[in-house]
Amino acid sequence: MDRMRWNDLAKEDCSLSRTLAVIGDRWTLLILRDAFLRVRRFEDFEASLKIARRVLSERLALLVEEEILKKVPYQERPVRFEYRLTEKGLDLYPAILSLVHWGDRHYPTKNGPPIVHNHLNCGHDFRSVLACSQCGEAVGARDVAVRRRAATPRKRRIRAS
Amino acid sequence: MDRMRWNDLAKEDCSLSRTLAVIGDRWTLLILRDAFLRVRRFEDFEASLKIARRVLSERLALLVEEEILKKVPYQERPVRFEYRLTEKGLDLYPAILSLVHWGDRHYPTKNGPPIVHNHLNCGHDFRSVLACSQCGEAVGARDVAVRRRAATPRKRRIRAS
DNA sequence: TCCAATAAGTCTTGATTTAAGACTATATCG
DNA sequence: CGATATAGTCTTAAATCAAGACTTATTGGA
Repeated sequence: MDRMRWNDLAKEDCSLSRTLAVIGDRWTLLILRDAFLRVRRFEDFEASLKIARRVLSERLALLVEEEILKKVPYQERPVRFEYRLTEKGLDLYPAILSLVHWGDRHYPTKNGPPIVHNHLNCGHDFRSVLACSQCGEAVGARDVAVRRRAATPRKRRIRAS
Repeated sequence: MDRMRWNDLAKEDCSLSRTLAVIGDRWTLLILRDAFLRVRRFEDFEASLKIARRVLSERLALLVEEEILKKVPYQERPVRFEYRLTEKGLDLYPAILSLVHWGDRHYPTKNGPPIVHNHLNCGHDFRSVLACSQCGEAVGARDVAVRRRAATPRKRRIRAS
């Protein structure tokens, strides 16, 4: 049987597949977590994550190519770049925060969550809640019905009689 | 240098690390996507994902061990089980939906998103919005300040003089 | 001038993980 | 009995990753 290769995932007709084709490997979300915590330089990512340099280099290059991070020079002679989140990268915040809060809830540490998030607008520490863009109410898995849109047909199986 | 091994990740003092130690490999979120779409049996996961059977078997076992899925018998003689989301698994919905909507937005397909989500309570198709648990307002990456709580010290490096 | 340090990588080798597909186990159906 | 169905396990080869040495460019100090 023909299994899925990782590089085919980007061509799938599913938004999650295409998302995971970019950020779904074992390291990328941790790199982005650090980026949200203002880690910006190659060696700082390496020290923070204890990731192999070759892998870090490759992942950062992909994130730049996908415009999730951008390289910004922070000195001349020699030119050195740091990696910063783009708007597209910042848009991943809800997904990452949801994963963090799921971990806070289901794999708690003795002393409570190691990082607390404070909402600047209202001043309170908060957890993330998934809300409906139309009515603003909280949404759980059971409150949602899924509708598949007619996909362009891809393969047709003809059954011999 | 001592790199991070994947199995050490669960011991890290970071909720995202502990989360990714369980669901952060290349396949698990796709398995869970299928579970949310009501795929339940081994062979259906295999056909849907085109994943190698050995890997599927191993991932399902881990998800059951972590109580994200549970095995429920659906027939006797021979006993056959199907895999269903637990409450803990259902709690992953916000994170997965956020990833899906990020993909919808940044990797759109020609004909619009392949799956539309309808909020049963209000009746509208919707996108997910990250909201603050305290004030209910939408939250973006720039609206949040992070506070690190004092971590219990784990290693002490003694520098010879 | 020469040597060490800094930053950001690349390259090589051996270990780990994954893909492909054959094989196993159990029970029903014809 | 033999074929089919479901849910796996096992083996081998391919792909990916970890560890750490090596490279390049420049600055600063002895």
